[in-house]
Amino acid sequence: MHQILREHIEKIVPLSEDEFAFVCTHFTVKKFKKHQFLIQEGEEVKYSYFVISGLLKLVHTDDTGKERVVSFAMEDWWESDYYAYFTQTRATMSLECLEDTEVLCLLLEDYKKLCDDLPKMQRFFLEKANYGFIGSQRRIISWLTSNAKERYEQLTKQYPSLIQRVPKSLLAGYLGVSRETLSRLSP
Amino acid sequence: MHQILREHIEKIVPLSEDEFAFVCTHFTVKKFKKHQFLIQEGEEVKYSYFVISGLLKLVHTDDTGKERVVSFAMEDWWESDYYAYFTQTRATMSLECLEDTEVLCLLLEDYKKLCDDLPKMQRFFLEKANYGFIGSQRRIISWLTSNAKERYEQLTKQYPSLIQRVPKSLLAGYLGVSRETLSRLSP
DNA sequence: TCCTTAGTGTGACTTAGCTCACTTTTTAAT
DNA sequence: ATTAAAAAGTGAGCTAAGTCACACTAAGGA
Repeated sequence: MHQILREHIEKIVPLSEDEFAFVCTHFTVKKFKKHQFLIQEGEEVKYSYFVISGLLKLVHTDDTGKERVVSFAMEDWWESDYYAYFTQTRATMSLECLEDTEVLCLLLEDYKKLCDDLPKMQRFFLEKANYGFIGSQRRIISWLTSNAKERYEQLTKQYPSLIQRVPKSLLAGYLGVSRETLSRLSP
Repeated sequence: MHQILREHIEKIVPLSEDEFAFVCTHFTVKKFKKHQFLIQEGEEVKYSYFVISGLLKLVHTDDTGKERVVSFAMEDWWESDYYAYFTQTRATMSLECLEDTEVLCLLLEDYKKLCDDLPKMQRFFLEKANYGFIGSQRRIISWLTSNAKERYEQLTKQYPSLIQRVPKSLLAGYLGVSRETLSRLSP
């Protein structure tokens, strides 16, 4: 049951059968179809999501209605509007399926319980958060030091599978470049 | 002793006298003069730093020798090259004083001990890491959705004191804009 | 199978921001 | 007070990337 989650956690902390069973009690499974929303801008953010299968995009829409992709999430990734989640405020981003997707859902309350009752899991989340921070910082550095083409090449290198699964227009939105510019980069 | 640190931690978790005394045993104090380096690119990163007074810049230098400011750190902020720190690899960034600066230094070993021996502190670091991640993500969104002028205005609003203390050329480096462009934004 | 829609490519033009070169102002150091 | 160094401003021209418009292709639903 939820073997992916177990492997994912055990990359950081080993778990006994009982411990993993206990961890599982905090999650619920949900399935969504392509184009469905897990989080809608302006609504409350109940869950943090762990992707079992499928693909999600986390999107910020500006006043002019332009969509910018803050992040993607595929198998084995966590995703949510974390500001809204942790502060229990309304979402400023939306989370939408690019493919049919199955996720494990974790209520903030259960996240806290898990941290309190199983120190190993707190350590797991701490490590995840640290690497999440480092990852974002790398993306900032990539943006500070590289032009559109270089950033696209870095992305291709870092997540080759993503390039196959996501339309280029969305990759452009993720890189902060227009669709047309990305289309002209290739040679 | 280190009253700032205590207040800083207690914004998140309350500590008894004994607990705080225990926490303190994990830190060492160091003082640096303006222009001194706490971390040099290519060297090992021993510490994570908590700034008691002064001002630091975390800088990434690209192949052409151009400096880009990844982050600033003033009183009450934590700073390090966290990738190098956590993975115990060589620094890819440098950390330099913009003013005379006093810091508390935390070895990775002591960070781990602190997390293991005092769950409250693990919770503290978890919360810090989560908000660090959220902060970086907001900077990414700001870059995805705003032009140079808007980003500068957001920065001014968010950290008014920083604008007073840091030369504009460095703010430009932080915003990913040339010195000259920043200079022309004001009206 | 046809038809609609999403995704992609490309030309023409515009613009934000870069670079280079020089000047002025501010700050720090002797 | 004098000088040097750092920081800031500004003009001129250049370029990466944006915008708008239209054409083409692939793919999913009735």
